[in-house]
Amino acid sequence: MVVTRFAPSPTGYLHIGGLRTALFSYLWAKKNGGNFVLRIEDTDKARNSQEATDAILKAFEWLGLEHDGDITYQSQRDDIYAKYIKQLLDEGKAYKCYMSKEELTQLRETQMANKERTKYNGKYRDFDGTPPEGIEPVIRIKAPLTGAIVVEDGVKGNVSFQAEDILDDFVIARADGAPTYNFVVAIDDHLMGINEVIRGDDHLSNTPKQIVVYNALGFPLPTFYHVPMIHNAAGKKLSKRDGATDVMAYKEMGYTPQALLNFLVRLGWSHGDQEIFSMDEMKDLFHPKDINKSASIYATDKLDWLNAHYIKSTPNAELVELLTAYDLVLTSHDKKEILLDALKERAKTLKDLAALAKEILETPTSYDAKAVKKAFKGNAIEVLNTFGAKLSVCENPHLPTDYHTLMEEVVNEMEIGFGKIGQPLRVALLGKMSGPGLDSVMAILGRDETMLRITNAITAHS
RNA sequence: GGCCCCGUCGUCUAGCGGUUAGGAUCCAUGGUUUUCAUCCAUGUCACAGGAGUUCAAUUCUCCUCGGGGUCACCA
Repeated sequence: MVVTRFAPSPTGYLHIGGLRTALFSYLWAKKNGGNFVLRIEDTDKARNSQEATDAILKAFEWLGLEHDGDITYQSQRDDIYAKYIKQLLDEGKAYKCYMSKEELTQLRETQMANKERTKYNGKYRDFDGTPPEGIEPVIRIKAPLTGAIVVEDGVKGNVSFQAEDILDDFVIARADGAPTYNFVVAIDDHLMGINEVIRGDDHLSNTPKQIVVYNALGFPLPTFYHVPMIHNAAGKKLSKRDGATDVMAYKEMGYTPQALLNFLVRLGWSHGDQEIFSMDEMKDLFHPKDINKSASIYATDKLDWLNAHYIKSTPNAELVELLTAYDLVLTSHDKKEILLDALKERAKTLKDLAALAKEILETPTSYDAKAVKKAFKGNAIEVLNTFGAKLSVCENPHLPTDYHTLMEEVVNEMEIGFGKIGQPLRVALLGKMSGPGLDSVMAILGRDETMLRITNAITAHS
């Protein structure tokens, strides 16, 4: 059984990069009929907050990424970590280090001055004398001093590190007893049954340390997949300073979960030439072997295109639901089908769609000057009058075709082109030169509102 | 700086020794549309550089250059 995880530290909102690794983990678990579990890494009490945890959970809920089982909170597992620390101490695989912070700093400065790599010198590794007074020791793990540590990575291949290059006896428990990250990650992943670890490749260089812990504790290694970073336009790691990286901001901007997920799954992963993936297709087709090795730049052109695509293919009933989040309530509007059919092809976002609908539904209070100049020349007023007269005596116009017939009659009787009626009518109804088909607009508005707008325009421009 | 990773159109990517280097997006043009948008068609644009290996390299190897990540009693 494949078990994957997402393990955020609750220091802020869920961001785009985190979401993508979470999505990959989720898909890989689901493809294999396995579990996707959540662990909140809230050991840094100074920086963590409940609000951040809630925000992350809320984002997952919006996107429909459900985790399996209970959420694990590292802050509640101190006794577990303590047990393993004691075990390593007892087995002689870890030891107490009494080096003071000052001495450690001194050591580093000397090493830097000599252009050496900064690392702990192993002073207390085999210490059996009397410990110095007044110093709370940290616990360090005995790391191998030489030899290669190979990370067998499902994305990057075998990555080999030399112990002497990167390892020292790193701290697994601080002076106050609190365990450190690389230690607890290994324990939690093992205890939670996680056997496939998908995470950002900024963790690749941490992995040898975690392997040291796995080995010391006798835990089997999971399979690692280190996915490349997402960079900003400047080519740097995407950070909170890069603007819209809060996942929930995409909801506010009017993106659909489907579009965002589809966009993200194609960032660093592909399946041939396919661009559009339903959630079912993602679950079916995703495989970490198809994750590419190089970082990608976060550019949202394609997200807009995908969002427009999904809006176009979303059933109107569903759109009505979604649009309530953008202050547009169409539930009782009898022409909502016509309205949404006319508008969903022209909106990049749900927010756009709501705005577009409001524009049509609200009687124009001003007219675009350029449009007026272009449309209201020649006999435009006369054309509008003629159309208005026909409309006022028309029996119960209802569908776009009813209005279209009326327009055709005017065009034929006055022997004019369609543009001669279309342009002034458009400006009268919408206040500008662009918009959906006029027959649809009039059907949406109904006869009374249409008449009102025509009359208003004639008054304003004759 | 040490260690590690990466390098195909502006962007996301396909390619897994032999291709006119493909798709998508963006941009441009044309068509459709009374308008705008959609949609359709067409077009512009890429293998970082240099050595090898090979009959043949975008593809394999090495070097250079470039970019990124990481080096805590943060996670």
